Amino acid sequence: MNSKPHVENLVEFFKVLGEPNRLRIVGLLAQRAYTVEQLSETLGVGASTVSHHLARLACAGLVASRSESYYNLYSLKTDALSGMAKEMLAQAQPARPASEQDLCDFDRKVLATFTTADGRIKAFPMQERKFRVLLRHVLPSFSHGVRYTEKRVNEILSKFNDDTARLRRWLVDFGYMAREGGGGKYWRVDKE
Amino acid sequence: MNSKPHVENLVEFFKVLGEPNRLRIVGLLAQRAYTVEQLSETLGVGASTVSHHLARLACAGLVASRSESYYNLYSLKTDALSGMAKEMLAQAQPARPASEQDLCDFDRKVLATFTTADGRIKAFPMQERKFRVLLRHVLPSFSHGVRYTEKRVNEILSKFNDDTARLRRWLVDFGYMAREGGGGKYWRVDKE
DNA sequence: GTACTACTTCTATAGTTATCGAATTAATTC
DNA sequence: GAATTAATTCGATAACTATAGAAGTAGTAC
Repeated sequence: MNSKPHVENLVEFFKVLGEPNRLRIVGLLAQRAYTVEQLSETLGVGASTVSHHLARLACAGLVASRSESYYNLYSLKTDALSGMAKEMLAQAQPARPASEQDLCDFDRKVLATFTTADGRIKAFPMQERKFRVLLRHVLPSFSHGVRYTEKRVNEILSKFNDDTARLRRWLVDFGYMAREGGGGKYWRVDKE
Repeated sequence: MNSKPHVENLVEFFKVLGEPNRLRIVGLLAQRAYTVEQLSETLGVGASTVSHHLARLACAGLVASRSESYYNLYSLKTDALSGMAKEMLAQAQPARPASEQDLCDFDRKVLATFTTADGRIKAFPMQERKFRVLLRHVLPSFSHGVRYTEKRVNEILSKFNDDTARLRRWLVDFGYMAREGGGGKYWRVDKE
């Protein structure tokens, strides 16, 4: 269930496809099976080079070969390709869904009630527990270790609600952000 | 509508992601925005190196940056990622659909009538025009420039119909494959 | 068996690139 | 204005890799 072990495989996957001739090979094999010689001629590179590329593609699980007369016919393993693509898609929209998955039912329900589909805050609940859900909802828009001007804070908060002044004030009052006395700079408080 | 212009972009896309630190950067940015220094510290590489990686990622349209106080905050362009993944998925199952798209309505109808869902031939139509549709249906299973033994031809044809002998004969009679007089070798006839 | 064919593995090389450290630029603070 | 800070660009180096050609392997034809 962890994403770590996949990383190396992913790197290899991208590296293998990040080479013009290999990508062209994949494109050709997507249509039909080819022999090494046919690929060599089509691409205009030596047979040994093609052989190397095919070895790397095979190592990444993207192609398979079968013996045919005395040719080796290479073909594409389309399921491996689409599997990788699906994995990419799964990790590609983490902005909202990723954090939304971590939410408990309570938080989800609060957000559903008090925010619109695009994430704007419709109203502020009275109960503190619900209120904090909304504050944590806007918090990810600020990065740890960055000092923001008040103007910039308001710009960011304006995406969520027009009453940026109150929102900003609450973030500080509830301990999610801190404020420098003199310069009026804000930063996110780390809660590890 | 051509797929050629995309190829270079695709290569660049894969090449950019086919590097461990860049992929890790993408993974980090998928969660929240980072400054160069934060990435540098997290990854354990120099700031200049991170800057280079970010430049390449930005060049490929995968990340965006905005100025924040005097930090540059980098964030992931998730739509670019998912867009690429979708494009991959679209091209990942070309085995049947790709050739099926090129079919005219007539061919599609013939295949729907005379083949099963998995591509096997249920029956042979009488009309030559329909008959040829079926022969062209099995033809892509043979590669240009490869000489097949009769045994191997039958093996391949058996995927489509049990009467491999007639099917093989017809392929030759209708000019889709040729046969060597002595050795009994078959090969696909090129019709460019 | 010998001759032939397609392919793979080995070796060397040229081109690419990830990395660091130094110098430079841009923006902020005082 | 000068000083400070973050980021970028520049220059050099080391590691990697795509490629071709030679040598070696395996299977086929006669």
